[in-house]
Order: sequence, then C-alpha cells, then structure tokens
Amino acid sequence: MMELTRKGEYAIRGIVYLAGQPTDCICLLNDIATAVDVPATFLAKIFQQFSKIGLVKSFRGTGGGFVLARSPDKITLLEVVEAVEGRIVPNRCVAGRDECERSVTCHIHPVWQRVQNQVRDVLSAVTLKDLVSE
Amino acid sequence: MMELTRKGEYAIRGIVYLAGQPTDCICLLNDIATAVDVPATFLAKIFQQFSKIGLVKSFRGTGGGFVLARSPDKITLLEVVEAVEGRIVPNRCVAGRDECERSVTCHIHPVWQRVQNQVRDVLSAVTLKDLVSE
DNA sequence: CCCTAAAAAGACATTATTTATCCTTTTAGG
DNA sequence: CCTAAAAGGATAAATAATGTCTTTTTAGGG
Ligand code: SF4
Ligand code: SF4
Repeated sequence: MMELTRKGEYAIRGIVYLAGQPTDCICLLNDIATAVDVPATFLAKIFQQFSKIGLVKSFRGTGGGFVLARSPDKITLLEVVEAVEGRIVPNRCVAGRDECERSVTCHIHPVWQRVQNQVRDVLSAVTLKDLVSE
Repeated sequence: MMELTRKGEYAIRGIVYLAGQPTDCICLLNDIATAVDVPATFLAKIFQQFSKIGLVKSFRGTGGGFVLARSPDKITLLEVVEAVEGRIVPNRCVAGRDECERSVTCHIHPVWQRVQNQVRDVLSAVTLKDLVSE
C-alpha cells in the first residue's frame, strides 16, 4: 500500500532533470533517459502524459525535444506525481463516485480523506525548484 | 499509488466488527466474514496475521473463535493496516535498507519521509474505539 | 478414545496491474 | 524527399493482488 510505482519515480527523476537544465535547452528524450537511468521507451510514455496536461512542451521532428512548460517554481511535486499516477486516493471510497454503500455512515471514510489531504499538502508544498537547487 | 488494497479494507472491517461485539463474545470467523461481507477464506488469512502479531487472540477447536487482544481504545488504525499491508512506505528509498544509491544527496527523499510520517500520524491517531462508537 | 468444530498452514488458481518493448504514424527541418 | 524526433498503439513479460482448496493442528464433549 501507499507505494510510489517506478513510473512515478521515473517521472520525477525525468522532470527534475529537465528542470535542472538551462531554460532554453530543448532536451532529447534519449538524453534525459540516459541521464536519469530510465528505459527510454518507458520515459517516452511518461513525457507524453506530461505533454498532454501541459507540464512540458514538446517539439517534434529534427531539432525537437522537451522543455518545461512553466518555470520550476511553478510546478509542484503533486502535479508531477498525479500526472502519471492519477489522483492520490488512499481508498476507493475517497475517489469521485463512491462504490461503497457504507460511506455515508462509515467512520473510517473521513480518515482516508484526512490522509489524502495530508499527502497532497506535503507534495504540493514542494516545487521542482526546491528539488534542483543544490 | 497510495491505495489501500482489498486486504487492508477487509482487515479494517473485520477487526472493527470484532471491536463492536461484547467483550466476552468469542466470534467465529465465518460470522465475521458474513457480517462484513468478505470472503471467509480470505478473511481467515487476515485474522491469522492479526493473531500472530497479537492484535487478536484466537481459540481453536469447538467453541473457538476470535476476540480482541486489547481493548478497542488501545488498538490504532495504523496497527491494523500495517499488520496486513506491511509498513507504510511511500517510496522504496524510505524502507529500511535503501536500494537507491542516490538517497544520500537526493532532495526528494526527505519529502517521502514527511509523507510517511504524516500518514502514519493520521492513522495512529484513530483507535478502534473511535470507529465503533456510533 | 473417537467425533466434531474451528483455526492454522500451505499450495494452488485467477485476475489485475506494473513494467517494458516494439512497430507504425505524425510532424518538422534541411 | 530524407532524416530526426515525438506520438500512438499493440502487445509481451513480470509481479502483485485476490481468492479458493485441501490438509493439519488443536480443543471440547460424549
Ligand atoms: S467501509 Fe468505509 S472506509 Fe471502507 S470503503 Fe466503505 S466508506 Fe470507505
Ligand atoms: S532518487 Fe531520491 S526519491 Fe527516488 S528512490 Fe532514490 S533517494 Fe528515493
């Protein structure tokens, strides 16, 4: 339970590396993958997700690659994680539409909401800038 | 990520039910399973784990069954969850012996420790007593 | 002593998720 | 039109979650 997947770990490493590059540098996926030691094909999927939700900008064709869409201090760790893992949900019943008919009277339900809020708060308090500054 | 498994959900439901029974009541596994709507064979495994670490006491043979080993206000939700899910670990590197050679210099590492502490704090603040009292 | 009830233990079977690769398509530059 | 690079889709392999079945141990009661 509660464990970040490889995908999430890779996602963070990849985008943190990108955040650490000079602003005008258009990075190649393969270079990023090599630098952060992640299978390039897997990282490709991750960056596609980033691109779709607008965390990074991508350029195709010759001279293409990736750059951050916003400055590092405007991107939180929460956004990065939820981009690839989906919304952080400590229990099904805390997700949008409940499947659990007990949720109305359940005393545990609010505990999971508390957990969710705490975790999201911690992660949203950290930006990519915090993670690259040595 | 961060999702409680069925096993964890079942574990909570089962032990909360047990906590809600009269103190002297030795409950049959099958009765608990029926009451909380969990496959009996699966719940059996869960209660075996409870028994091993001393959350519940079990009695075998005729007239056997389960009772809580401690009063409900002395058992936290954290204990219950970690009994079946293992220690809450938001990322590998936060587990005992690190596999990640980056952990020494990594700026993300302490974030996961913060997440871990927050989650464990929330769960350890809730006891079975809180969960049964209507 | 034997029979029955009940949990403990171990060995599977099934399904879902994670992790990863490969191939084709689209886009853009030169 | 050729090449570089990301996008997209299909699929394979590995791992983990979920669930079932059978056998073993323990205890009570006739
Ligand atoms: S029983 Fe309570 S905690 Fe469990 S899924 Fe339902 S509402 Fe959520
Ligand atoms: S890179 Fe940092 S956060 Fe990721 S596993 Fe290693 S120590 Fe942990």
